[in-house]
Amino acid sequence: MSDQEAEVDEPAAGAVRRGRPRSEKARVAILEAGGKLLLADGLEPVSMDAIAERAAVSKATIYRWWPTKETLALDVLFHEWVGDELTVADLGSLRAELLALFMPWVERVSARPYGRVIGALIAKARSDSAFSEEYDRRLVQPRREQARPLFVRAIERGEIAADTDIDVALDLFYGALYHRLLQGHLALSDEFVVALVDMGLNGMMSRQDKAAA
Amino acid sequence: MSDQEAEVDEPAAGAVRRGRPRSEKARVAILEAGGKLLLADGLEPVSMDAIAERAAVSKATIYRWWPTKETLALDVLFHEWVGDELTVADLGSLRAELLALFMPWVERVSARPYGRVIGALIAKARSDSAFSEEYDRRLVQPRREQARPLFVRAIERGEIAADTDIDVALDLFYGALYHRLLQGHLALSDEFVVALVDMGLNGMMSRQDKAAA
Amino acid sequence: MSDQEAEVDEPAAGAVRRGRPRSEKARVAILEAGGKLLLADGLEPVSMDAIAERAAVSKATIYRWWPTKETLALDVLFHEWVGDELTVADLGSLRAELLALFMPWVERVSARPYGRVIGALIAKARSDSAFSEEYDRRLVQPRREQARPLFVRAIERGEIAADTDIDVALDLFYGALYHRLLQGHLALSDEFVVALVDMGLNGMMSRQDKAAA
Amino acid sequence: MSDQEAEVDEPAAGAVRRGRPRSEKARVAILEAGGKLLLADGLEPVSMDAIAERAAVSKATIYRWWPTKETLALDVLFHEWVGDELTVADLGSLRAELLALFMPWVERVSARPYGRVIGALIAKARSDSAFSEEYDRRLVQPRREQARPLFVRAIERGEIAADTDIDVALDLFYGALYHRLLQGHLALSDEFVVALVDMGLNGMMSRQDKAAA
DNA sequence: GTGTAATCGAGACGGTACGTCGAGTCTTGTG
DNA sequence: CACAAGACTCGACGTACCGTCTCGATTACAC
Repeated sequence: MSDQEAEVDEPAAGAVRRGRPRSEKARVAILEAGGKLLLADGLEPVSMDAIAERAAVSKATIYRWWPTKETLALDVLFHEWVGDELTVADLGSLRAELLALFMPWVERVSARPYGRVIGALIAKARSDSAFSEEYDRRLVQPRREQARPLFVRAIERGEIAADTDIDVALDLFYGALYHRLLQGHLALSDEFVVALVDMGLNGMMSRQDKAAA
Repeated sequence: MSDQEAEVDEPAAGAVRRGRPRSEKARVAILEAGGKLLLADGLEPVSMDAIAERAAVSKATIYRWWPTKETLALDVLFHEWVGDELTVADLGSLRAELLALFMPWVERVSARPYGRVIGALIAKARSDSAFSEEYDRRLVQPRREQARPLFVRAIERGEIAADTDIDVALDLFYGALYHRLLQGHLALSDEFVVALVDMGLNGMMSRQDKAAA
Repeated sequence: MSDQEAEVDEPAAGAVRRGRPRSEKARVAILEAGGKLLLADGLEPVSMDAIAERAAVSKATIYRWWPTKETLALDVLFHEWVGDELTVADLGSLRAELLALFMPWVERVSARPYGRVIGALIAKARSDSAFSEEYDRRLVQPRREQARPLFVRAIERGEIAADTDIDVALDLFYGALYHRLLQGHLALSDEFVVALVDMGLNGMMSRQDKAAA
Repeated sequence: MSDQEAEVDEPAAGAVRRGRPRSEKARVAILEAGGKLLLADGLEPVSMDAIAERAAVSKATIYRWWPTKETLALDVLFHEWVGDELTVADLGSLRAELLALFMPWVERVSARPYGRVIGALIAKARSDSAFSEEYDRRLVQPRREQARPLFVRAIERGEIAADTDIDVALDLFYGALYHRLLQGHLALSDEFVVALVDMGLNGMMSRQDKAAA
């Protein structure tokens, strides 16, 4: 994401910009009002009217730039998370790097009720394939591509097998993290992250069993 | 689930039931109309009016027995899955038992777009704590309690360490499965289940690395 | 109008009335709120939301029974004018009867700003032929049919020629009255009514001129 | 109307006109687009955006010169009727002159659905006193002042009584004409004009009755 | 020619009302 | 009592139009 705030399609740079330009003030006000309200109450309970009112903006202005509340929520998450998408430095071991990747994410995601919004986005994605594509492109894939290099480096180091299926590994870790985030049955704590990473890396089988296998 | 269809609170057995008894025909018609529509379109796009009309039932009759659309959806899933909640027999190895547990689940869950409905229920659960409790009790915990004995047996067999954190193990496996079910970024195939179980049991670390550790 | 309040189509009397009956309270509240607001501000400046709020009624309830604001206004006028549509007794002369017909009408119509609403209805009627038909049937024709017998009696008495074109006569009188009501260029006073009736009956030509003609 | 197209306030002739002058092309395009659309659909259904688009003109340009849609409509009618406001020559009899005045007016006004626009203007005038004043000054009074000399001449000729209330006479004739134009209950035909003029001039009372009176 | 000033097209903006839809409740008559 | 029918309240939806505004680009007259 070189241009993190490029949330909406820009026309070709060479084109002559005619008419009144888009109000940057309104754009930011909408994203911030959206962030405030969506995280406070969740996606479904928040109305576009409420966002418009809090942003001191016309409802039409929101709809001009975001076709649905879900699309807006996607951009709100981006607006909230600007600068988060950093790469993880080479720390010498996969374990250290995974912890360095997951710990801040857990911190971030637990700080405010993001699970509520992400859950709603997932629900929407399941019944709107166009939105599903956008959700995948903007939220899912960036996270996966951010983590993938760690496994590539681990293979190069010889830490993990060269034929490791990285997609399965990603689902194993992110699946568990999202599971606790979304289902809420158990806490998404730092201890859980450590236990998860260790179990994922070492497996749960006793040493001797594996040797026997 | 000994009494799988006990979806709604029954009055005490001793109480005298007065007046016209509940129409079993209506109950089934609602659950089947709900199943048809919810799986076809998802939870949010389907209206109670539509379900009532298709079930040839008054809307008030639905609300008499189910307080919200989500509660109804929960029962619809149960109605669809009657008999699914079997216990897994002792097959001699944790790997075999996990596959015996997950494979039919994947089959079932992939057959029709359940992810769509489950996603919506999760979203609802995140912003309605009463519903969250019910969702957890009826969908999440049964699944976990069904799987837990497998790990207990594996500990008894000495396959896995006695201090294995079973909750983490459950999240590792179910998390990954739900991840693919809900995010839809990659297929929830049989091959994935096998790869996931093997990676979870054995870990992704190379043998020699672990020995060195 | 035997049943003056039969503003909306009733189903056949023999049909079985099923479901919750229409709320008479809501019906009257809407008509009275409408009357209050429409006469205070005119048709166009009053919003359906405002009427709904003042009547303490849902907007949907209004739209269930009246497709447009204009249709509602039509009924509001009827509700206001219940009992107005009396027949004029035989007073022995056309002049007396016309004055007996027009004077109360002028009184009524000048008491509150009906011209404002009627003007809006006319405008609507000109660009909506379905509404035009209803406007004609409910407001225009009743007024004309109420006045027509006066001219028939006058012919029988020999006061006016047997071949008098009653429609032209009606337009002559009502046209002038509506003209002042709608254009507002001069007052719609009692004096005007008297002058108009006399001029319409006697003509403006001098006696001798007519004899010469 | 010596300066028929002086639709908008001109600055004092002596003032220095600086800056880009008003585009005559735009002015005419707006009036013609307005005429086309307003007569086709009526005032209320036509949006300023639509007029601007059809005139290939910016909406701001319209609002720079006409404060409201109604004011524009007023000018559109003038633009359509340039040259209509001629005086009626002395034809020797009031009857002949009235026919010479009304016949072309009926022709003109029936040719296209002007009633639709005029009705809307009247409605607007009833609830906006500033506009009412302008409507009266520009549409109502010119018509009346055009007709008034006919009656003055008729008095001089001795055709009608010297104390004839010309305003009542004007309302009698124009009222009836506008009535048919606006209510649309009966045709505004040439025959109607003749019948109306004759009835207005001679009255509807039989000769002998009047002699008896 | 070079300001200066008002115009223009384009189009985004805040605001208000629209007419519709769905959730969930309530009120009848019937079984 | 349960139920079908269907009217009801409430609140949000997404759209349309109004009248205003901010741009950059023109087009005249004054210097």
